Amino acid sequence: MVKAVNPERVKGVCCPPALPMAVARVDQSVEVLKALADPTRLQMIGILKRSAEPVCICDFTAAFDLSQPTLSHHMAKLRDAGLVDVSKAGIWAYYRLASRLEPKTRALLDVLV
Amino acid sequence: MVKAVNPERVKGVCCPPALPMAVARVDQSVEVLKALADPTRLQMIGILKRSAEPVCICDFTAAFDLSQPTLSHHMAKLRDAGLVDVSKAGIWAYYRLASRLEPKTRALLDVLV
DNA sequence: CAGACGCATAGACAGTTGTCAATGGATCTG
DNA sequence: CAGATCCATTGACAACTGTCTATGCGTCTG
Repeated sequence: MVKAVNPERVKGVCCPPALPMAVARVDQSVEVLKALADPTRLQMIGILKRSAEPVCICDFTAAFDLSQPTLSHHMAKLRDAGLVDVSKAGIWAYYRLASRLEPKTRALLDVLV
Repeated sequence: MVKAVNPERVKGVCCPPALPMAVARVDQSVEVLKALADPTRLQMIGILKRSAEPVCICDFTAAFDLSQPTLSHHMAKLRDAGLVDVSKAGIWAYYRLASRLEPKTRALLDVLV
């Protein structure tokens, strides 16, 4: 009886598929995905996406049960990934969603948050 | 002179924003994001998304310069995240993109790969 | 049955990550 | 100026991650 799935498959012979995406494109996507793959950071992005006004770190410390250095650390990761912009005013550092987001990145955020 | 940004801000008073997303929803998204936030796994998903036929592990070992256990390990992570289905036929394990993907997850993959 | 083949699991190990406490710099205000 | 406030950086530490080698299980075939 002939096998239903892939009858042409023989032992010892594999069918290496071509890599569908360029390495640089994958690495770029992975950098953004890593930045978003944390509950705190995803919530932070959600807050920034919904906020008309920029948000400062001290506001996040009041919202998340985490220390201020930890939240600064998370925000730095989002900044390194190009997801947020920062502007300092007085003693406060105001963060907002980056204005110049790649269309693909913006589409990602539209799906996620 | 009045400050341009947030003139109403006063020291010692923060404006804790409400968490915009439910914790369960965030955790679900983070699980998928973590699964995708690796170059090898993102390429794997890209291959599966573009392939009409299911792909077995031995094909991936021929495509990626990684050991077979490592690729099995990556595929297990994709499986645990609900992104791929597996069907065994003879000595081969065939993987394909999960047929019952959440609409949001499918939209994510449409943006990414 | 005995060997070959494909796959998954276990164990080990280096590298990364998330968290905190401590510290220092910058800015405002009395 | 002196203190207070906000923020970023540093160092430390446990937990997680990606990778490999070794091994075991199931299936096919001579």
